[in-house]
Amino acid sequence: MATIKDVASLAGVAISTASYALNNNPRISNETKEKVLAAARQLNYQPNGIARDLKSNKTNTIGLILSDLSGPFYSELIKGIQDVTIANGYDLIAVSSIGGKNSTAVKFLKEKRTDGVIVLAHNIDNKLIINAARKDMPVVLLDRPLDSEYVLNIQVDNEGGAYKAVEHLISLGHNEIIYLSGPNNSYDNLKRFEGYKRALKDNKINFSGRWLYQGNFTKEGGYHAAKVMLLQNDLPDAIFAANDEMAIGAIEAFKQAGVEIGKDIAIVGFDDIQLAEYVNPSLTTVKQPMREMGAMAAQQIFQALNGNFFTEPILLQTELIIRESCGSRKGK
Amino acid sequence: MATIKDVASLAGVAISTASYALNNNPRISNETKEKVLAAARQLNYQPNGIARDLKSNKTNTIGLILSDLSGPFYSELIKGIQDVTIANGYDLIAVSSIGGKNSTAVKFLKEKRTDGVIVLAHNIDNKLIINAARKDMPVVLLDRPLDSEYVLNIQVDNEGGAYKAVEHLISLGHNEIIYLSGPNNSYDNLKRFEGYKRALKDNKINFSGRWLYQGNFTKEGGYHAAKVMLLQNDLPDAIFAANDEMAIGAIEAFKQAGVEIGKDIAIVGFDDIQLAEYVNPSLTTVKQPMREMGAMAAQQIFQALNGNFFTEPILLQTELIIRESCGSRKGK
DNA sequence: TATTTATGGCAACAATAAAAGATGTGGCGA
DNA sequence: TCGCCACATCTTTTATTGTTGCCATAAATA
Repeated sequence: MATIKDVASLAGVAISTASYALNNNPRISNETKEKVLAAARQLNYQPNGIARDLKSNKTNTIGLILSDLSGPFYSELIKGIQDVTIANGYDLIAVSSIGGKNSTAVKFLKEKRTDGVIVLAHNIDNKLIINAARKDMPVVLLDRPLDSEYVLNIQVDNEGGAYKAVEHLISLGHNEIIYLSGPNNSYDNLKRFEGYKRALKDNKINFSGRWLYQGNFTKEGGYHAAKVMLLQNDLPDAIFAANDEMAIGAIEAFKQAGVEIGKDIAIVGFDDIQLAEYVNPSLTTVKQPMREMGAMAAQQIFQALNGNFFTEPILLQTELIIRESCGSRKGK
Repeated sequence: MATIKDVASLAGVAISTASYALNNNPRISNETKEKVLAAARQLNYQPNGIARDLKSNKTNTIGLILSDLSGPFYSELIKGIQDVTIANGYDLIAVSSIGGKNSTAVKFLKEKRTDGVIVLAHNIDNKLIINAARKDMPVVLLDRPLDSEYVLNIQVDNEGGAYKAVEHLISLGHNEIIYLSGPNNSYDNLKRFEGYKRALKDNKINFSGRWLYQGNFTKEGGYHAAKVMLLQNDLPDAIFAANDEMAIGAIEAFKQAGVEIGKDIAIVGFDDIQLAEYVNPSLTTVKQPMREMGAMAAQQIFQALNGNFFTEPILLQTELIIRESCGSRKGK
């Protein structure tokens, strides 16, 4: 691999001259510039980005840390981020936090390998983030609140979204509403649960401990929870699943058992994943503004890099998408 | 940010000693080692990965280049790659080739920012890949064949998969089989088209130019193609769509028009995306072994990094997944 | 005295950039 | 008209980024 040294010596100039020429610095005469560029072409010279990053202490790269990388759920979020990073002439690289302490994500946070980071990965802990965030390395957190310098918070109004969903179920006349829960250590799940309880309370429905089922945010979890409900031979009116995947798992279990969804039981999910529209019956759910979230996150990073830290947490609103799984539009 | 220099001076040792101590080199006495580590802890020292990469000329990172990053389709592929990279103690970072010449992907290929690259992005051109591939930078190509040094080829048997799909349609008694095509510059599409034609030929069916519809690999494309078929008032027996998204788009159009899929018309897709199972009727399709492909790709990289370049292209077999959209299991 | 053990000095990695040096040109006074 | 200085233009020297690892060196042991 040819380096700038090779270029310089082929062109018969000093290394710095070559550097200036390659960076089109006006102090270099056109003649010399041409000579250097010709040498670079001839050697197929490619600047070593790592060396440049080291010297300039800047990578022109934003990192996106996801707990999974392979999750289909992030599609829109990534689009939003990409729109903004590209517009700012920055690169975006996505890394996974799988592997805990040894994950690529942790490495990227600890060593300053990007100029900013967007985190949506519950298995990255607060301490690490607080440590990593610096003036020249803002961190945007999308999955939990964290009040610390150089850390920016953007969140979806999970509580309000859940409230809307449950209110919708109540307005359809349902009284006994199961909460199909995600993992307890998930902040999103917690907030959705709070919204659920507030909606019950505001409608004078007493929450019963029997209404809480664990589904772990997975399709399998939802499936098994529904199986348990079926075994108890006492089906509830309605289910509010803390995410769509669990809702879809539950739908599957009910369908197998001959329970008619939308009639015998109403189900609402959360997230509005792509599948929600296609599952049968289609799933009523709470849509998160993922693309806006992504764009916002990237925007916040660039503002921060320009010295403007917007410290108040940003709360994005959700939207209730009514489909067939609550029966309200069954005959559509 | 504390550097190794700070650590060394706080510990009262030379920089090289600090470096050795931090890397747990046995030649340093435990006493000194402890002193250095204590200093590092106190300063919250984090090694600068960029400097290390520069010095060692190694990044311990594999890059995955995708044309979209946000495509849900890659989920399994990424899992496969990740399994292997993690097992080898390497990091995986995903970058997008959106933006053409200025994309992050191109930057990563040109400047040696990873120790190896896996490419699944049709908008990265051969020349660039040939240029980037080196002994210490193997490139695995997943979306086209390319015979060049240090370039490894892994492909799915698109031709054979298409053959199976069309043969299936023919075995169900269909004679007039539309090819719903992807973009012409897609190698995958080309191969699928070849498989389609071979199946027709082997079954003594003459291909007619009228059977070719353009769908561009998108749902919208499939939808519109189906609309056109409907307008012509002369529905074919069956459709072989070169990918699932187009098939799903077509299904939508037919459903809207009251055409019963599986009875009035049979449809087969390609890819077996997650939706295929959930769409109604569920879609018969050709499954690609994406996870195996990912694992294989990563494995090839590591073998290459160890000096073993396996030059023959690898061809992975597909599997026909029979669901409801051809009617064969309508009453399931 | 020879050998081992522990540590320090320094160059190297590839690039950038400030400062210093080299060269050429023009103006102006003697 | 010649000689000198000032200044502009272009190029090189040198320092710097944070880390690693070879080689040297000093002290301790055999």
